Amino acid sequence: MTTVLIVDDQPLQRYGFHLLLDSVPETDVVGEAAHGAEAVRKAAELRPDVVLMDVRMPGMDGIEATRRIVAAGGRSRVLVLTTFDLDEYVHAAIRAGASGFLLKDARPEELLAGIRAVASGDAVIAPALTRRLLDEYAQYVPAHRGNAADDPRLGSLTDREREILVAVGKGWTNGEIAARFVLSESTVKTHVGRVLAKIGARDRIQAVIFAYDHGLARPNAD
Amino acid sequence: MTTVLIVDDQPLQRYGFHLLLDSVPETDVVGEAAHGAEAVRKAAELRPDVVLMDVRMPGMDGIEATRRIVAAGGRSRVLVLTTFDLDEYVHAAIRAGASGFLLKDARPEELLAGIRAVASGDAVIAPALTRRLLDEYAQYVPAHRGNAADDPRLGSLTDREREILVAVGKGWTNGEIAARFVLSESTVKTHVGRVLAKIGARDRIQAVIFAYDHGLARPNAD
DNA sequence: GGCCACGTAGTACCGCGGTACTACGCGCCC
DNA sequence: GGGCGCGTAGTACCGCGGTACTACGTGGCC
Repeated sequence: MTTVLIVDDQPLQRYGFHLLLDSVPETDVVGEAAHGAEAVRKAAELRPDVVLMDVRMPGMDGIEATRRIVAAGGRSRVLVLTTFDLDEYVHAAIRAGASGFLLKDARPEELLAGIRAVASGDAVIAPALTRRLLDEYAQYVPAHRGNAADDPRLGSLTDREREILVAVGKGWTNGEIAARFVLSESTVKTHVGRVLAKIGARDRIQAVIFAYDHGLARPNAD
Repeated sequence: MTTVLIVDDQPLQRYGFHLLLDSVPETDVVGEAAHGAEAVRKAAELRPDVVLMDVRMPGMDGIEATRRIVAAGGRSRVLVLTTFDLDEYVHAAIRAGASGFLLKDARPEELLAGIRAVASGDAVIAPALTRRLLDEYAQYVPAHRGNAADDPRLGSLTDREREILVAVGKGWTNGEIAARFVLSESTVKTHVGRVLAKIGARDRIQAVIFAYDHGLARPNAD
């Protein structure tokens, strides 16, 4: 039996979902919420297996509510529903930790299959959105990422050297690194020099590129 | 009516799929292939809506076959099937341009739904794989990517300056850029200087970071 | 015609970055 | 005890990178 919390600001919409979920034996609607804050509170209180979350709501929206429910660390999984397949929603929801993203015009069996999948720890994405997601994914995720992460050159670095490499990847000068790590600039130079030699980089610029390619530097991390 | 090409090295497996697809009116199996090369040839010849592709095959594997079929530019969409949910397969398939990825132990209706979705231009991922895909996606895709791509600083660059920035992002020295673009080093310096001023970077290192954050530089592009 | 944006090119100067080499203290292991 | 890896630090040197400024040809727009 899968317990479900329905979150939507429109009573009629909640009613529809409630009816649908009651029509099958495997799901049990344990509560409803009309906005984000109530959703967070009820999720903590009722500890449902799945939270059926609308994105657009007055006050705290579904994304923020998702973030908080996921951050709370309970076992509740969030399945986000929306009318529009706006990319921002999808991205934001994924980053917020949602386990799924479906369109409200999904067929009932799709919704039920989604709830089933989410409840069992899997994730679902509406086919119409998956297309774009895959395209972006292919763009962003480096080829042979696994190999890159396991690059033997990475393992040859000492902990300190890896720290230095990350700092270099942030674009810091030797002087800045020295200041932040409370070191002399000479020491930083020594470390940087060793890092360059180990990873086979000509200069710190290629070290920055190496850091990005190997996941040591993350966009917007600074 | 959706035309399907079945690709699998095991005759029994092909037979099973064939039976399943024949049991519903909406799909029409137009051909079978036992290995990658045959799949590529038959895809070009039969121009099916959907290619049901097994990953593990002797000779040319499903990934390579997928790459070629997609590269051929026809309207055929490839739905990859596998027994094991190995990450490498999923990544490789996505990069190869597959429109979907399902496990062979999927229930028949899931497979049919997948074929339907793929045929209509959407994409599907087995729920069991989607979970991991989303986790990685959230990690790799920068927040507010849309905003970053629309950075006004990017628009202020001239075409030439953007080319230079990309070259800088590859880690090339001014001398190398001059050589590859057939320019004097002075000119390159002038361009780089203007780029730095426009994007607000202190030095070329921060320009490299800027390039990565804004999608101008791609991992493993060089 | 004149202005402006752009791409091209040069000179001069300075400083950060990178290399080479040396050095020392600490903790660990044979 | 002696070696060794690691982190720390220094000196000396050189060159690439970045800045400032000037300059000129071309194409487009008023």
